Amino acid sequence: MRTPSANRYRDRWCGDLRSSDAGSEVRVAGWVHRRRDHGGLIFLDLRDRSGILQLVFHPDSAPAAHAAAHELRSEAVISAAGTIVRREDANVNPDLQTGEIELAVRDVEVLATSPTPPFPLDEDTAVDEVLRLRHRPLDLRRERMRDALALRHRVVREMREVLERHDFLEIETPILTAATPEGARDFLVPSRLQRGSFYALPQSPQIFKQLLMVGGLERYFQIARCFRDEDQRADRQFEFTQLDIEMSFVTAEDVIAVTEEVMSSVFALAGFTVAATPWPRMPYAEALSRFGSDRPDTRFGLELRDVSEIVRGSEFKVFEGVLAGGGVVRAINAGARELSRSEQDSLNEFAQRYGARAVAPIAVGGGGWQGNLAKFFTAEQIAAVNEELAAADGDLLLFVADSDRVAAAALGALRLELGERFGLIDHARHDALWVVEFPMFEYDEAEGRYTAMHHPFTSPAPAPGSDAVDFTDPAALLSLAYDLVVDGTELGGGSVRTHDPETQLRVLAAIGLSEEQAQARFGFLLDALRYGAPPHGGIAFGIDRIVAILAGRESIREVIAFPKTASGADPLSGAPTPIDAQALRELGLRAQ
RNA sequence: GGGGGCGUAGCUCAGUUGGUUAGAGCGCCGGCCUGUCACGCCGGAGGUCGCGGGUUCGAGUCCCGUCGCUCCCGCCA
Repeated sequence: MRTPSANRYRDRWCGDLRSSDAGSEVRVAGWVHRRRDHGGLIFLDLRDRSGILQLVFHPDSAPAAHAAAHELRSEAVISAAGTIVRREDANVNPDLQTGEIELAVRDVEVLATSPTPPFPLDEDTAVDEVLRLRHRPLDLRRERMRDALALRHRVVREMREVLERHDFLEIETPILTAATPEGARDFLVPSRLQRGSFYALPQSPQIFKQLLMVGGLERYFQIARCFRDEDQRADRQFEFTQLDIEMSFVTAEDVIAVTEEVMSSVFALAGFTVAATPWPRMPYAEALSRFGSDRPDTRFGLELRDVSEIVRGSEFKVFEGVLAGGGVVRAINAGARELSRSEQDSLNEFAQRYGARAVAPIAVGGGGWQGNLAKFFTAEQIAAVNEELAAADGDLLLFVADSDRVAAAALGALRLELGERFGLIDHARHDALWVVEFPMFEYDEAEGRYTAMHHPFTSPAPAPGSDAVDFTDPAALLSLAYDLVVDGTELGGGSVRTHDPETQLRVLAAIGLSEEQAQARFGFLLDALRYGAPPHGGIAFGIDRIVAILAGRESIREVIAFPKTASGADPLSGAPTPIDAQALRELGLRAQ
């Protein structure tokens, strides 16, 4: 850290002092980290944001300061002045950056006292998270939170610097905006001046950044707060921050190239070793068939195989029933494993969470299959499955027969579970890849219509060998979308957008909106597109997730200064809180 | 909306088939201690076993309900 400008409280940072400062008079300030009172000498570890410095209080040379230090307790706030002295060789503490020196205190001023903190701040022990959040100001003093927030700052700064080199403008978009009918549930804000009407907090600045492109700003980015009123998870908060980017006169290749530069710089600053760019691309269909996921963790094997056609016609009624119903049979080779009865049961339970009926385990032995399922299959089928799965004697094969979607989801999740359980994941290795060629639409059974898989402003992919988009079979249409996946986590996603108003109307029609409805909901975008919209595209990265993965944290709450609990409460502020009747009346609202 | 896990001292946890006065480590308080750095030694305080109800001679332990936290499914364009 840069040396602070001297004032009555301090002229140096604790953690910056070194043996080269020996002999100099300094004043430092901070919190009492730990105190070691020998009755005579008192040692006190003083902590500020930069680190820790040992203070020594001598009863003979500074009796007043020594007496004051005797009364000091953890987390008291003090300012101390004295001389930096080099420690004798035997007293050097190699575990401390400042361990070669100490401050011989001449004068100490107690600026604030503290009761005993509700949890230890001087060591990295597990503490109940609600307690930490209720006392977040104290929790932030702990090294793990300070490190996380400092890393977050450096990540965001790096993003800004790289984008600066590519002529991006940082532009703010509204927080109070219009509700969007597609996508996640909106957070709503009642309008006082127009009773009965509401603003919505943005799920993303998507439409506004496209309007900036129509507005000729060419290259935009924003560190954008986004809001989605959906159930929270370890990697999802109501409000989250994304690096939002949009570029004009570009193809997907341009967006990918510039964001590979941004992200590889960010990884480098955190010492997070990823293969050199360009990063590999994997079509969505391949990700699903090989890994059972649209965000594949490619750091280990256990890949999925579709054995539907091999086992079709077997005597095994379960498989036959599923295949007759248009389903599939997928399998993974778990390698040379033996599962106990209870382990098998736990795999079943695990797969059932994803809607699968069961997992069928088959042990390979003597060139064939062991167990009571073997008799249902011909020798040719067994040999072909073994070949497809590269199965050797002793291997354990796990089968899931279900609909295409369920079989992929269940076996994909099972693959991750087994990868973790068997220790197959090399945690020192990091894989970045782009998932591309997403379907444009997916069918929503509940709503009985197609919905946009990415969002409705994503450009559908032209038919092969043509510039035109073929809308005849929405289910077969691909889009110009791309997701960046690192170690099985989706860090960001984007697309080339539709800049032609006619195509945009056809996309909106495909998801069930008449021209009138489209105009009513997205008219301001459609209107803008009519006045000369450049081809454009962009991407958004989840900054919370990026920092969490770089810091090795399991939850994004660990890299957010003031997060909410999974139930949406803020133990610190008490939010959400009831609102009194007067305030509701003013907004034209009634309490339930 | 659904499923799993957790809730015992300030913190992190243990607590046997239901059985006497609920324990440990750390922290805290007091005393001693002039080279410690997770200081040490001696002594001490500290409990609505999340909350409510039930079963039982007897409940931290069993049952029902409830609250909170957490992970996951659904959901998250």
